[in-house]
Amino acid sequence: MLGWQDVQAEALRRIQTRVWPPGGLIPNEAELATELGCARATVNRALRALAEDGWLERRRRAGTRVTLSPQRRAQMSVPVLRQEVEGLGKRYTHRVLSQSVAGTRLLIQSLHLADDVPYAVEDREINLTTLPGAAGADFETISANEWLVQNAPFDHGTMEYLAEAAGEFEVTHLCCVPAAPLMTLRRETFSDAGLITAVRMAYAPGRAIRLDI
Amino acid sequence: MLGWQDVQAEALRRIQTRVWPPGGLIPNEAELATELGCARATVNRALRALAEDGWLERRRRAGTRVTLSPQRRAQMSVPVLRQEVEGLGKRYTHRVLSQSVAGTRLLIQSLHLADDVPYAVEDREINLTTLPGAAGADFETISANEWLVQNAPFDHGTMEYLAEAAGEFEVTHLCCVPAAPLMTLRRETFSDAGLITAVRMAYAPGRAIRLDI
DNA sequence: AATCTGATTATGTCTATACATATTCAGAAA
DNA sequence: TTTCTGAATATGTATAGACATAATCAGATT
Repeated sequence: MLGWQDVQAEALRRIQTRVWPPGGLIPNEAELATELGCARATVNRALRALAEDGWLERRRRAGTRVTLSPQRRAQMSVPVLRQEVEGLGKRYTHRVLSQSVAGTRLLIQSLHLADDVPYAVEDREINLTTLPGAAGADFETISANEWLVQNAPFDHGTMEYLAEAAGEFEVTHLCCVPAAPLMTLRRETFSDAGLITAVRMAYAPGRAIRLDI
Repeated sequence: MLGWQDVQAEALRRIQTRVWPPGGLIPNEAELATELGCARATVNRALRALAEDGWLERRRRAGTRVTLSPQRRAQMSVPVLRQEVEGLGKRYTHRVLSQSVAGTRLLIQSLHLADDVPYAVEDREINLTTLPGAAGADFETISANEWLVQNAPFDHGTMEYLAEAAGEFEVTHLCCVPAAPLMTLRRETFSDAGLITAVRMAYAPGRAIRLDI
């Protein structure tokens, strides 16, 4: 019997071989169901999946058309440093460099190491209004990064990677040469109650961002 | 009437408020359907969506459990330079710096500009075995980047961003100071027939990678 | 104890049917 | 001509029912 994955594969074939040309309207669900010999719901499932992957654009009454320039999407998981380091087969440790409270903001600077070699330094701010529990946490035992992943489910956020020259702070803690090109990350995460945390992280030289498409 | 998005919202609420604790087993679809007063298919749709977003892990017979550390995924679209530049409200142009054929490989170096200011330089190799049509294309008129997006639907690929110091090639074409920290991108894309193209791109200083979570 | 086997169970999927909803389009009214 | 209105239509979604499939578990066999 024909499953929705078969229908999806067939549709993708027609898109890639231009039987259904870019920008063109494809037959409607009912017609495809008849042609392929399955129920409309099965066709719907397949076309919906292709639309989620950016191959098709669907609108009620207007029908389904092939995306003109299929903007493929790349995915990466939000980095959790321990997992990243251990994924490289190295031992993860971390040190708190400084910690202070300024009003409702908890400020922490910390260093992450892989096999005792500096891997990244972070400069973090935690909003104690949205996350009062953070005041009592021991960030020597568990890194702020991990504590937040476990204790602060978030709604949405932004990440921004930049190539920046190493400043005094990075030279000191990452043991790199002045002005070395470093990958840095600025991240803000929010819950419905507002900002949870903002962080600027600088990685040791050579760290890459890898994505699969 | 209760729609699958309502069910999804309610389930997400239970996850985030720890009514369903991390790592815990949640009620099965049939029970939830009865409790919430909808069909099992509706619950299935909702839970499947949450699993795709990484909140739940589902296995036949074993049931559905809350992901222990929800690895949120960030998405970015594969960069098409023209759209990126025009999205900034600037005029996109490009120049071919050099073009040559070595065996079955077509080599192209080109410069991308935003309002006539250098935006990125690329060093590209196109596999003429998998993509013979590339030999006859005029890459002065349409950039290799765009030509490939339109003519070479691909299956999968890898992207890797690095922070690197500007070398002679980048200094010359991007008009930056020697050793300036630059964001660079290496990308390879494949179809089922094999490698289509490999490219190394260096962006002018200050270019960021932004992702939403 | 170790292994095999069949029953059980939760999710995965397909089907037919029904109705909802957004959008388009043609024809009527201004 | 322009604007409005209602019919038509393709997708979106809900439902009950059925069977498929993978994983688990208990009990029987070795």
